[in-house]
Amino acid sequence: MSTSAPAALAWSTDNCPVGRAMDILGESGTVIVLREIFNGVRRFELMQRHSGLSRAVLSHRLALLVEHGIVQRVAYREPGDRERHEYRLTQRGFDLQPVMVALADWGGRHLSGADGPAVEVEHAGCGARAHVALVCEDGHQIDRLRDVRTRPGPGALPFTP
Amino acid sequence: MSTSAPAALAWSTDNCPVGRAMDILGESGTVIVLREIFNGVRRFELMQRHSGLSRAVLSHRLALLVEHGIVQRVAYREPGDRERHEYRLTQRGFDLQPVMVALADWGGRHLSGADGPAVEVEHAGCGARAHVALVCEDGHQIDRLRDVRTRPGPGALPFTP
DNA sequence: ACTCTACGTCTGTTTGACAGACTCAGCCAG
DNA sequence: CTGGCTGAGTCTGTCAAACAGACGTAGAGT
Repeated sequence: MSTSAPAALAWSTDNCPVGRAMDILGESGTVIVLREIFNGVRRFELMQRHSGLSRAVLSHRLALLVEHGIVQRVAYREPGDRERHEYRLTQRGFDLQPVMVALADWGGRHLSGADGPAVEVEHAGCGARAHVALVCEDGHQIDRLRDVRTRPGPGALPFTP
Repeated sequence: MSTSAPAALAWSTDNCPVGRAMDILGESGTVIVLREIFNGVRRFELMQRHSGLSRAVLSHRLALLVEHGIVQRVAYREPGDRERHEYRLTQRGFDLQPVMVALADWGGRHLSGADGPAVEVEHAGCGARAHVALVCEDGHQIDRLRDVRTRPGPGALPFTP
C-alpha cells in the first residue's frame, strides 16, 4: 500500500454527509430513541422505562428529532383519557432503517454473548433473516468490500486548513 | 394501527445489538475517526487536521477503537525518520462499512445543500454509485421497508423493569 | 377533594468536550 | 553537540451536557 497522501485530504469535511448525519445521530441517546420508535414504542413513558434513558435526555432527543424532521409529534386519545402525544417516524426517519439494520447486523455479529444476538431482523414476506448489502446502480451486488470506494460528489468543497 | 402494547416491551434492552454498537460508536467523534480511516487517513496528525477533532478526543477515540478491536496500531517508518504508528482497520472494523455507507447515503440524501452530496460511494468495478440495500437470506431483495421487522433472537432476555 | 397516569422540567453533582499550551522522542543541519 | 523540526500525543482551565432523582402539571376517574 502506498504511503502517498490520501486523496481524501484534498476535500473539506465541513459538509461531509457522514459528519452531518452524526451531528444528529451522534448525540447521546438519539439512536436509542430511534430504536424504540422503530420497534413500535412511541410514547414517552414507555420509551423511558424500556430504554433506561433519563427523562431529560429523552425529552431533549425527541425535540432534536422533531426539529430535524425525523419524527413527528402526533396527538392521540385513549378512551376515557385526555389527549396525549406520541412520536412517529417521518419519511426521513424511515429512511434511516438501513442504518439501524446495519448497526444491528454489526452489533449482533461482533458484540453478542455466547447465546447469539438478542435481536434479529426478518423479511416479513418469507421469515428469513434480513441483512444489509451493498449494491450499485448498475445492479451489481458488491461482495468484496474493497470493491467499493468513495469519491467527491457534486457538493464537494476543497479542504482549507 | 393498533394501540396495544408493542411486543418489543417484553424484551430487555441490556444486550441489544444496537445499544451495544452505540456504546462504542455513540461516543463523540468515533464515527468521524472511522470515516477518516475508511478514507485512507491513518495517521494521527493528518486525522486531526483533516477532521478538526481535538487532539485529546482523537487520542481517546483511537484508544477506544483499539481496545474494541476495530482498529489496530501498526508501526511504520518513513525513510530518514524514526518509527511511528498508524491506525488500520481490523476485520471487525471493516465490517462497519455498511454502517458507514448507510450513514453517507442518508446524510447525502437528506442533509446536503443545493449542490448535492459532498461524497459519493462508487462500485470500483463499474464506477456506478453504490448504496446499501436490504436482502434476506433466501435471496429476496427487500424493496418496501415495511416488509422488514425485528424479532427476538437466541440471546434475547425478558424485560425486567 | 383526592388520587392516578402520562409527560415532562428542575436541581445539584460529576463527567466529558473544547481550545490551546506543553512535552517528548528521534532525526537532521550547522 | 546544540538547537530546530516533525509527529504524536498529554495537560490545563473553562464550559456544556449527562446522571439520578425529586418535583410539577393537566385532565380523567372515584
